[in-house]
Amino acid sequence: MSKSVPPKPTRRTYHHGDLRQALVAAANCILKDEGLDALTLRAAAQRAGVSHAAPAHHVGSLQGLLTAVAAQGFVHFHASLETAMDAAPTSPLERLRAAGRAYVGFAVDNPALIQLMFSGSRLDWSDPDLCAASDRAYRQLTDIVRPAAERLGASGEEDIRELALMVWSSVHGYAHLAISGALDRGPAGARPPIPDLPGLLFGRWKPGGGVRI
Amino acid sequence: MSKSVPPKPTRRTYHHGDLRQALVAAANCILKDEGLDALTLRAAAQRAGVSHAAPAHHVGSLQGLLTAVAAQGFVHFHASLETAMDAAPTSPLERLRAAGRAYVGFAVDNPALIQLMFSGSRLDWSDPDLCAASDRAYRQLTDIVRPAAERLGASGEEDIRELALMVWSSVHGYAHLAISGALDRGPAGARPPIPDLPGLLFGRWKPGGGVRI
DNA sequence: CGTGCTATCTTGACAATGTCAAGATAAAAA
DNA sequence: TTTTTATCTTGACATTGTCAAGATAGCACG
Repeated sequence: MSKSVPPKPTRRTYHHGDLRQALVAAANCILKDEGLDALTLRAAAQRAGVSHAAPAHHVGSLQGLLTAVAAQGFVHFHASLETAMDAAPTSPLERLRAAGRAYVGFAVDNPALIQLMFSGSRLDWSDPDLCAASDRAYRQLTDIVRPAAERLGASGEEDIRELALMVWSSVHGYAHLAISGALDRGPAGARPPIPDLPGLLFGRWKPGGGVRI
Repeated sequence: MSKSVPPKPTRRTYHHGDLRQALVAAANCILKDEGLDALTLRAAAQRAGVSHAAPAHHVGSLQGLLTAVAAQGFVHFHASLETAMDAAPTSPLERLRAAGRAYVGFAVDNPALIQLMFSGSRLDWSDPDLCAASDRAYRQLTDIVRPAAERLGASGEEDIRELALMVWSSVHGYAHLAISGALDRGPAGARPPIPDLPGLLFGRWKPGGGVRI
């Protein structure tokens, strides 16, 4: 995924070439190394090897940088789920389970990035890139759930949407709880190995067996 | 709940009396009115009617103020779920459903506060008040799920913990998605009336009826 | 090849914020 | 009444986002 090696802060020419992408890469390094609070415009500029005011011409404001980072995050997120599903068996439920695991895995591997992507107020949702990337990820969710839902006997678009929302809420909620550290502080013993939780949804409670709810 | 009337910024005596509580109250007003990003030490001090450096003696740092606010938030959160359950029928599943609705309702009513309570890095988790308040809320979760789980035939502490985690993830995930605005941007039509979603978990998929999963 | 033009980058500045130090003030203690 | 302590204020400094003005390099055009 997003590699953690800092981009070389030296440059030969006065013009950078592709400072915008360099800033996004630097921002990803900061997110990985120091967390979301440490991601400032000046820090990203320094890692990219430019002056503190250079980013303005390429990302506008801090919100612009965060938006660009989040947009790329949604692209990587989408790709991560896609490859996980490709490596899974073709059964709709197995693919759904693989996607859920990838969802949580991505969040645990990139906590600050996921935090940013779902931070609500920090991003500029009028940005076309961000909207396109997130729309694609959201559509992917429905596409993953649909075959599994039909296999489960859910008929009608309303049922599928409802089930997709339930799956999304469960997986996203677990990912968010894991990231926030709530599971480490929760009721004693309520801490299964983190990347395996989606098995909770589709393991013991799989259709036809286990507890019905 | 946390009332939104600003505390009177005037005071007769030089000493404030209970500046710490006044700061927490002011912070809650700011959270409600302007969101988490607007909650600064200086803004809270101004709303409390004191100088910008006065909070240091009572909450230490910004992290101290956020921690105090979050601790009180967990207390209110706990109380909110408790009263909702008291007003519900005595059936374990009905109480669970009422608690889920209250969970999402609290989050939708206090988005910035919930965001802070589950923000992970911004709080000082060595603070005894915060730990006590959150522990009580987490224990409440298990206590709510246990009777419902036993009614569903879940036997053994392991099953109960697993089911509690599933319920928690679902409800928390939906609340977080709703707060972050993701549902407004999600797949078209996937937006049920917000405070009613927990009915998704316990409505169509209630034991003995609807889709089994 | 020379001359402007424009995008790009730098420097400098300002307001807001968290934090610290020093002093002023009030309440309590002696 | 005097001293001590807790509380609050004032002032300062570093950091950050943002803007304005100027410097620089790449490019079009003659």
